[in-house]
Amino acid sequence: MNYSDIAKLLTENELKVTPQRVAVIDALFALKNHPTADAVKEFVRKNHPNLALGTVYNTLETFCEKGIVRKVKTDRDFMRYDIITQNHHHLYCGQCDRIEDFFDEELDEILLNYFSKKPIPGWDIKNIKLQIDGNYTNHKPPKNE
Amino acid sequence: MNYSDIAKLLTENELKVTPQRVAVIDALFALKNHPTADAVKEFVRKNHPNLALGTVYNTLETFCEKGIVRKVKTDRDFMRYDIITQNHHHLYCGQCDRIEDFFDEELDEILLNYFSKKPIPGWDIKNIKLQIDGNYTNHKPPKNE
DNA sequence: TTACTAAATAAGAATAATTCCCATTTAAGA
DNA sequence: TCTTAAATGGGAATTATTCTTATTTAGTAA
Repeated sequence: MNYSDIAKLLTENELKVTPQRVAVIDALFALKNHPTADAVKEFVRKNHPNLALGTVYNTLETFCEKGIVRKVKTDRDFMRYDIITQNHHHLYCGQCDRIEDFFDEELDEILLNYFSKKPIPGWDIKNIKLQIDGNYTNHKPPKNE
Repeated sequence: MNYSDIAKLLTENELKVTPQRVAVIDALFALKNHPTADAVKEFVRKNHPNLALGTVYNTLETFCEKGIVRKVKTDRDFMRYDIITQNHHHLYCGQCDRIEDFFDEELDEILLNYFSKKPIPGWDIKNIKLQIDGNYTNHKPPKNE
């Protein structure tokens, strides 16, 4: 995502285009594995050494309110953040802190179908996400690239 | 769950049967809506006023390690705890702090089937839970009971 | 370009959930 | 009953996150 795309995204959401916000969006796209606020701060400070940690939190919170970013629940310690692209599920590794996105439209279809036929009494369902717990088995030896 | 059931559960998991642990198990069964550590402390102190908050945390952590209890993290504030009975999913209300259990064996069957036919490369799947976000619409007026 | 203003940010203090430490107590087995 | 490793109480320490306030800035209109 280039600068003008980011600026557009912010403007569409009635947010001022500040260097800090652009930097946070950049970080969210660059950092895989659903970064913590602290990881975003580290990334962002490479180019903006004075960017305050409080600003990172503020910015992420604002983005969540606007629906640009989603908070990711883990059963570990901190909050982690996920820039929203399309509906997707999460794979959680039980042995390391990896959280991977999982896209599967066929599965989404099945779930949508299932719950439209069998609604849950007393609940108005907005969104269904899978939390898939397992172990990441694909650790490859490092290559020179 | 009566005392001897709880004692059995603890012994089976190689844990000493202490009044504090029994009280925490009692609290987890009594409190609905996936209590926080603080809610457990409050409940437990009715009968054990000196029970330390640190002990509540220790006990819950120990139970999690043994698989007696599961941590439930929301995108809000604290860690919450869920005593494990059988496989189930969670309904999260977007408007209040309600987290409800959701049991559906037919759905579990469908998911099991789906992923056995279509495994995820690089991942060894242990468990699939649904995170169902929506709004609880069933708030009833209080009755005298 | 300049001036204006509401919004955003920097810096650091404050808050509070959770963890840690250690002296004392206790459950369970011999 | 005795012994000992494990558990607990009490409170201090840690630290992710929020809050506060003075300063700066993006966007707008003249």
